[in-house]
Amino acid sequence: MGNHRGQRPPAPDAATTVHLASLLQSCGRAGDLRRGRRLHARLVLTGAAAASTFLANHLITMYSHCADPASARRLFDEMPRRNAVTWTALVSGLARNGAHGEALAAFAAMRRAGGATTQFALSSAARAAAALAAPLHGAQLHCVSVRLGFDTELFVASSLADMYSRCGLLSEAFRVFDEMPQKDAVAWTAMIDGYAKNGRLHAAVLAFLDMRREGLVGADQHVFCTVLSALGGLKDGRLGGSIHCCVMKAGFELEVAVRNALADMYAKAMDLDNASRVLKIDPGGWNVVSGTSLIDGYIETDCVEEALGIYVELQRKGIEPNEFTFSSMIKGCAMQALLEQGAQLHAQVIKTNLIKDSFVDSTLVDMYGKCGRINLSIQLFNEIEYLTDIAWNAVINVFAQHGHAKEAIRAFDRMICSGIRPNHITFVSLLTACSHAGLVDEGLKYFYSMKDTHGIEPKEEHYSCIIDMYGRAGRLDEAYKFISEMPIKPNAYGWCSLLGACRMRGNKELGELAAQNLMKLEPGNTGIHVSLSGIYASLGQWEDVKAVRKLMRDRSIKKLPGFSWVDSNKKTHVFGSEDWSHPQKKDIYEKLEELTTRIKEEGYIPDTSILPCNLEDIAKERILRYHSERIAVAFALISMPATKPIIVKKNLRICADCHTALKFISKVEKRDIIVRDNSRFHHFVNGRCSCGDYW
DNA sequence: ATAGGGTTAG
Repeated sequence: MGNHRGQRPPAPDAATTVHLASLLQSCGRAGDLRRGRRLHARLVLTGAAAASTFLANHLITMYSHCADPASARRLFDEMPRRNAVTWTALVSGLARNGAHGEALAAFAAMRRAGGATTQFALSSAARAAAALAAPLHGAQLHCVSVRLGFDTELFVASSLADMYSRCGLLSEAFRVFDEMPQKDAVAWTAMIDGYAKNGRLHAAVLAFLDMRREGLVGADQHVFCTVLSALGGLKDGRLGGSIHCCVMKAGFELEVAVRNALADMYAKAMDLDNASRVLKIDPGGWNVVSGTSLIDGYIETDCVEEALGIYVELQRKGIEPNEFTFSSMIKGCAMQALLEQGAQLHAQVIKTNLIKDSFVDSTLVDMYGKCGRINLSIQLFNEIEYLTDIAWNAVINVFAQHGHAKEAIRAFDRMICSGIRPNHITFVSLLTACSHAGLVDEGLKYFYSMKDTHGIEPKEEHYSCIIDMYGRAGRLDEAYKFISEMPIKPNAYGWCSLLGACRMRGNKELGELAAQNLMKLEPGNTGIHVSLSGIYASLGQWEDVKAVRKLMRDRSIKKLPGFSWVDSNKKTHVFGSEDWSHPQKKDIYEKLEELTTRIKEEGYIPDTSILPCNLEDIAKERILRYHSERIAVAFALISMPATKPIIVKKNLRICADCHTALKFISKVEKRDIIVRDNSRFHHFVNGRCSCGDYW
């Protein structure tokens, strides 16, 4: 060995050793690497580092705690004598600093070296296996623990339980947990969080209540954070409120993380009043995490103004927005199609150098797509350096929403080729793309490949995509056969798709079935009756139309009015059907008249058959002409520079007649018109629509 | 001397 040059220096006396060790410990606790390095140099000079394994072990630990695992490793390699603590300090230091693979390798080397395997090293190695989601490694560690009698030891067992639940093996986790003779708050947290992270939110809350019932262990801040997070997922503000009481009684209300978890729980339960109250307990309540939770809560409840208010407030308080804040804000712009604000946030993201965050850049891809700017969206996607599954999902979804199924499929193929594994969200987008373009065979192929090739069990949303696909293609019998043979019941989206398809095809029996099921799932859905009466109207069954109308009156159900939005001169203008409240109504009306005349010359014939009422055709034509999307387009044509594309957002599906009219308008006006309805995009260019009239 | 758990996003 190269270390045995000359005489071994004398080891320092016991008192000096203890003193030096405590100095090293304090460096580690403070994370003071500079002072730690100076001490190290002193120990090398005096020869103490080489002479005392005890002090060298302390040095390794100091470096690990100061986030310098490379120095720890170097020191380890140079040590002439290593004991079990030396090995343990190396393994845990690597795991602590995120070098999980190296930690597992070091653990294996420790075993090969033949010294004692400590419970400390075992729990560190289990932590590394958990971080790597490596259940096979983890199970081996479990075996070693059993052989050495450590498998029920507090630290080893709780890290093994955590490892199993992070690998999705909840029953294994529970078995380890159950066999612990005594459990502390850490063990309970691992278990509660294990349930929550595996989607068993109720079980997580029940585990918390079990812990309280047993009464042996008091909940600490970690326990409260975990259970509050689970309650947020359940959107249960009432139960959350009672946990809030427990938090106050236990005296954790002012802990930052607990308070963040409380604010987030209330925000997710859409109780924004209580969420903001948590922040106002004292001035320290405002931080980037709680602020972002509040912003996201407002975004999710469609209160963009309030979200923006919080965003401004954060900056006023000198709290810098982080990648979470930006992705929530950008998501809000995407939901409301606020292109200008979204682009401003994009600029901020570049300025703060958060553009490399995969959540943020994927949200930007989504935002540009949802604002109708597919080219910007794709351009941004192409500039992303490290493509993650999130980014791929975003771009596939953008293609799907815009009806570019072939591109969506090509992106999916590229995703697979680049070695990124698709997840269930990927398939929702891919199947949507196939559905929106009428690629039934491809869609079915991908649907069946989910389980066979990719090992992903299709969920209700995937089944609903297939129902939608058959429905849009007019293959209603196959849709019904598919529903009958499904292992689960269709969700509301599935029945809604079927109902819409039945309306397009005038299928009364299946339409009534879909309506009945949808009513059970969404009693407040106003579209059901409208669609049903549409089916009857298309069949000329006016008595049935009247009956539905009466039903709607009796249950005081109102038709959801159609609205269209268009941004012009940095202002959003909203139009309703036959809505003439706009200050420029006279000009808009004249433009609309002019357009109608010109497109009729081009061959436009109003399609009055789609209206569900028994009116004279002249009256029907008037209704069609004043649909909100047409008013919005007429307004955009007279108010926007000719170079800008017109982007109209709708809260309902675009009607067939407006679709035809807008094709003609795009031709006679030589303008690109983009309509985002409630399910997808239509790009009208020179008399054609990107959907190819299939939607 | 060396060890385990928590809060914000698609």
